[in-house]
Amino acid sequence: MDSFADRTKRRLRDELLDAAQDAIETGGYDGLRMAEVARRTGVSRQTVYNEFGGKWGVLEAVAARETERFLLDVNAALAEQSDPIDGLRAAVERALTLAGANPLIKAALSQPGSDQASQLLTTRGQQVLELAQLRLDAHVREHWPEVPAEDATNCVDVALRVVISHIVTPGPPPAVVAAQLARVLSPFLAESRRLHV
Amino acid sequence: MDSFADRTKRRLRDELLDAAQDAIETGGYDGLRMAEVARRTGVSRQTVYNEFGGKWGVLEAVAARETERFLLDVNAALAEQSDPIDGLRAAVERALTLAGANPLIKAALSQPGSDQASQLLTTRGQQVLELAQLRLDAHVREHWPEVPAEDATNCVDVALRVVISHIVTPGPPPAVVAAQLARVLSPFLAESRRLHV
DNA sequence: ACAAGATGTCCGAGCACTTGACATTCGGAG
DNA sequence: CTCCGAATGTCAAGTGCTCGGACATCTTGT
Repeated sequence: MDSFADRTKRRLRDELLDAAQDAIETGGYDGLRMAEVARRTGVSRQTVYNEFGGKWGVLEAVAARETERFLLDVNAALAEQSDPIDGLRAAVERALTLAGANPLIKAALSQPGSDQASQLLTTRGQQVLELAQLRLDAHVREHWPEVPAEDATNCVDVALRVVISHIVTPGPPPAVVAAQLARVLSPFLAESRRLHV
Repeated sequence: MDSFADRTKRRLRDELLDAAQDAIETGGYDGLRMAEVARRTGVSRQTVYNEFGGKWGVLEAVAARETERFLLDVNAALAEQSDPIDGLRAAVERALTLAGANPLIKAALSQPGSDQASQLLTTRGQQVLELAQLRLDAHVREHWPEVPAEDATNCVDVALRVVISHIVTPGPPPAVVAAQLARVLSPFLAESRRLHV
């Protein structure tokens, strides 16, 4: 099930991604060289192609891994709160803080070759949106089951889009945005809750 | 130079040794099963044979690695002291403490199949003796260059044999033995030093 | 227009692990 | 005592992955 070969394969992939991510954070998508990734990992260029198919595949994989980590972290912040409104605020603040400090996001947003990187960001954004949607939805329905599914979904959807907007176009500090968003959305949730006891 | 393949090879060897060492510490040399080592590492039995040649090779390798670690640790204790006598005491104490807490040594000394394990211990002991000899010698000559090489070597030799004896046949606490040894040997070194200014 | 550098593709050789089979040895049960 | 099971050790064929090199293509700067 988990042979040494399996672990080695995962490790190879991980180290390749480390090298690639480092390159991207330094020079953006254009600064990413397949040969460089191979050299840094101590592997032949062909191996990189075998693993990811091509340069685009590398970017995809790097983004996927980083997304995973990002969501894991945000979920942790969310799970610490029992009140959905507090959870919303905490998750939003954490997400914006992380995004602001993330070199990969920084590189993706500031690079000139954004015609491709930004495209990735949007597709990635879709996945993030879907995954986060599910997670947040579950959280709301767990603690406030009386809120209709549709209302919860809508509220979460709005919050997510605002957050993504703030990531793409940085504005006030994370805590401020989080508080604002919580203040704006809480009445909606509270009323929906009150109407469906 | 340090390709991914190289690292993987080292890791394989290391994980095999981990599994083998664990087995030995549990059931001694007889309790060590080649098939078990292979299974625990997630590798075929043949691979274990390819790596170590046979069961004896596994034991050899486990002992060699543990010896390496042992000496590294003792050397660290030695290096912390500038005065050779203090260094001697510190190294002796550390060695005895480590030996007393080492499951591998415990297994080697207490197992019934000592007809083979003890043989390993003695050959290993030779190597330890030689390596430690060099290291200690260098330490003495670095801080007390006026002591003749022969005197330093003799002193170190005596200390090492006493230490090994105390490992094989546990006696007083490490600190006591270390202090005793230091007290016994320090006059010899001091006089030798005084005579060769 | 040309040269340089990078991506992407193909293929043959080589290496290490796997799999399965078999001989051999040892210790315990009948 | 003999037989059987378990473990060590050995061998050969099969397999997967990587390597190294060659080549076509595309972009970029000169």
